[in-house]
Amino acid sequence: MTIKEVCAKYNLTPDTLRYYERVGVIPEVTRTSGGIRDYKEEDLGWVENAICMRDAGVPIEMLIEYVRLYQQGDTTIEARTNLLKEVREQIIEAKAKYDVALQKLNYKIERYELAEKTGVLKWRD
Amino acid sequence: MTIKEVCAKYNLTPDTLRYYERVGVIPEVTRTSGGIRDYKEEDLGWVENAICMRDAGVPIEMLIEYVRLYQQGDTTIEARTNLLKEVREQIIEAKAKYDVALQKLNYKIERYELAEKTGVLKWRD
DNA sequence: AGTTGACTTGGACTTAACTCTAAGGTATAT
DNA sequence: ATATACCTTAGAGTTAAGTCCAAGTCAACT
Repeated sequence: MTIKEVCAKYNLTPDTLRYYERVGVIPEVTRTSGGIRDYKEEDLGWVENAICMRDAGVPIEMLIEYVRLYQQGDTTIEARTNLLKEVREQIIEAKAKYDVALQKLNYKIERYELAEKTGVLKWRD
Repeated sequence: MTIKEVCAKYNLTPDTLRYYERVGVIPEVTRTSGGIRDYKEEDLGWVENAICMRDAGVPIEMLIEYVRLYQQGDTTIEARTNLLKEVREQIIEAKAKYDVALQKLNYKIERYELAEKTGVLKWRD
């Protein structure tokens, strides 16, 4: 699979994909004899994973660290588990904050819609 | 309330608070005769709101737009409602992505913990 | 064999959201 | 009245995460 096809599949740009590889968010991608990237199933797995984690706000640095540990082999399994747990905690905390914001928004929207109907406003912000 | 006290209360820096005011994430703060910021209840409300929304990943630009509309008065109530709904949609979508990431993480962590116990690995990444 | 379009790299540039610095004003304690 | 701590502004600098550019290479078609 060429870089362009991968980009079409996951809706990102070639620059982003090369960037991810360059900085180590994903391991080095399979190449043709001519040096052109040819994404295999495994490469796609890494790409998918990177996208999924980035979409959840996981910083690149953590993804790089995970790949680094992964490439060091079986001795890093505990370290990888810990890293994954740390990432999980971060996401859970972020989600909790999203919920607080949603509460506030729902309350405010309700108020505004009431005001739109009745033409009466009686609160600030 | 001085800027320092507000910072202590909400755990942010004076620079951030001044920045928020300067770019319009919050309206202009009450001042003493000497020109020093003296945060009143209402100012604090705006600060809290900004923090809450930023924590939910809402871009500064949307907060600025909301303040701008707010300051234009009652004629912008519909526009404000729409903006708030748009913000809500964004947060809901982001949250959904966080859930996907959490699924993946839980699965992986489970696998890793099993491997740590049994000493056997039989999957990639 | 040449053109066309996609690919390569290294490095510079951009954007969002702060964060820091310099030069100076304010307020409280001695 | 002077030292100290904290405040002010304008503007420059930083960081994370891409994004763009130039100069050149590769692959497929005519």
